[in-house]
Amino acid sequence: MNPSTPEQEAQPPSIETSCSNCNLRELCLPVGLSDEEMRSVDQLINVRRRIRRGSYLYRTGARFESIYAIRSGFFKTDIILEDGRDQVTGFQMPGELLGLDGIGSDHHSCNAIALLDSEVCYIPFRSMDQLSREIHPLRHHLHKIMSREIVRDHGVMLLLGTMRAEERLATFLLNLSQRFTARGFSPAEFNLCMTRHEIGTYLGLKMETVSRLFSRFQEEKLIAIHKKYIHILDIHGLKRLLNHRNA
Amino acid sequence: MNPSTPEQEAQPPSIETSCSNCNLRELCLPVGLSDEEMRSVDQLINVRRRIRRGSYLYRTGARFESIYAIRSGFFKTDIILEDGRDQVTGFQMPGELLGLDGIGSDHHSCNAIALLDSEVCYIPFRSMDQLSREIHPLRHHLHKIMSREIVRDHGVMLLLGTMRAEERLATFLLNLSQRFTARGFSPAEFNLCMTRHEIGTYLGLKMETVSRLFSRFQEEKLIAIHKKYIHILDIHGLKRLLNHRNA
DNA sequence: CGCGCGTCTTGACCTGAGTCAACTCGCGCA
DNA sequence: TGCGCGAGTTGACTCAGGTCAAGACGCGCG
Repeated sequence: MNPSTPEQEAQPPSIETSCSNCNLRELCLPVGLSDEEMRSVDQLINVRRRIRRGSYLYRTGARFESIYAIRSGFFKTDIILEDGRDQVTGFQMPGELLGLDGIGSDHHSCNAIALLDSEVCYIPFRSMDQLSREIHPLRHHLHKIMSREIVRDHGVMLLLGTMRAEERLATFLLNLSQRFTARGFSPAEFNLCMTRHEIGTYLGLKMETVSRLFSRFQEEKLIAIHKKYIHILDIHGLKRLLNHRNA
Repeated sequence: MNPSTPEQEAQPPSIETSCSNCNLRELCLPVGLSDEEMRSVDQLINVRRRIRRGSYLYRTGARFESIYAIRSGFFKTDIILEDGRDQVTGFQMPGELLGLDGIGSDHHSCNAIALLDSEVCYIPFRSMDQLSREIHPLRHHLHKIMSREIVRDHGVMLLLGTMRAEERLATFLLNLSQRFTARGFSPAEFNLCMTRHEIGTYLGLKMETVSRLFSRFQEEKLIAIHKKYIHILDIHGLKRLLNHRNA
């Protein structure tokens, strides 16, 4: 998990790719494309790489050239201040895109780090932009994805700005559950592939607080947790922790 | 400032518009367009409206049709939870765009409220999307604006997730100062057109904390503040409040 | 000209989450 | 087989910022 030495950066084995028969195509970039359009996109995306757990997909300051579609695995993005404080800005799952932060300044503004051994498809942004002139659904979908990222970020601001610790953690678990469900996994049982520290850094809490809350949720029979494996026992109980506070 | 009755919604007087001779053209959407391209954009944007202080430009849930360029005035965007808690997600100045949050779901996901009497240019999104097929710089600029919004939001997450109250407020003042400067106003003296409560709701602090901090900054000769009028006396002092904590 | 209301300020007190520290657990490695 | 180390847990204590309350200030209105 320790973010590896620079040499370990995203490298070699480029794997054959094809959106057409990728089982994530309904979640990922090519949503809503015709077969023909899909084939054009296939041609665009000709690099897929493995990223080893703990290594960087890109770093703050790196030149922006591609966006990346996660094919398998799990990532986090973070920003780090000179004085060492850092903020995890998101956790990303298969079918989600990484790298949109780079468009604005031609350089990436955060780090993207694999939390598991992962595979990503490289989508060269210039080519994709060109192609999106022709293919309206592609262009539109890109806009949607960026807009949703903005909306998601606003949700995180709400979380960080107004919620108590237990609400933050409950929100986090419910969000993961919902995203796993969308990918055909169990809504109730999954592996947290991030550390307590990383969860805390995302939620604006310290690791100790996250740990205490997991223990408390467990006592209250809301969850069962063993190391990184979590079982949500009472999803409604978790939801009840949200709105009902603070009224 | 009390967000007005619904009837007061954005309405009537549509004013003649033209990007070509708008003094914000270097900040706003048409950055980097040729004269001819600018003329095409002019045709696109044929509605400009006054929005009275306290009234809504759009509300959460409203159908998304346009994005909006602020011609004059000042706005805030916020999200409100059922239980009444709210988070201000941003303050927007002339030359900035509003409404990008609506693209993802075809409905707006936040409220946009004028903090001063304002004027906004309506940019119908469909037409703009069409036009952006032809005009590469326009398309590219839209992407940049959305990407920068994402990066900005990450910055706010960092603020909310890791900074102490005094750092948050200092960051906020420095950010305003920098944006006023970019618009040709004084970097050191300006009017805060939002209430202490709104500042707090943006920074994840209570009004009382904001008020106390203003008083303290004043005692420490970092700023002079009278009601909403603020004079930054020691910009380096404010900057020193940032990195140097927490090391 | 004075009333009322919303915004702001300030003080006293409280508390949720942070800090610090000790300890456990489990994994990788020699 | 046992050592070392990072991740996680838990307890005792602290404190930044929230809460509550009183009062000041200033503006619009009758």
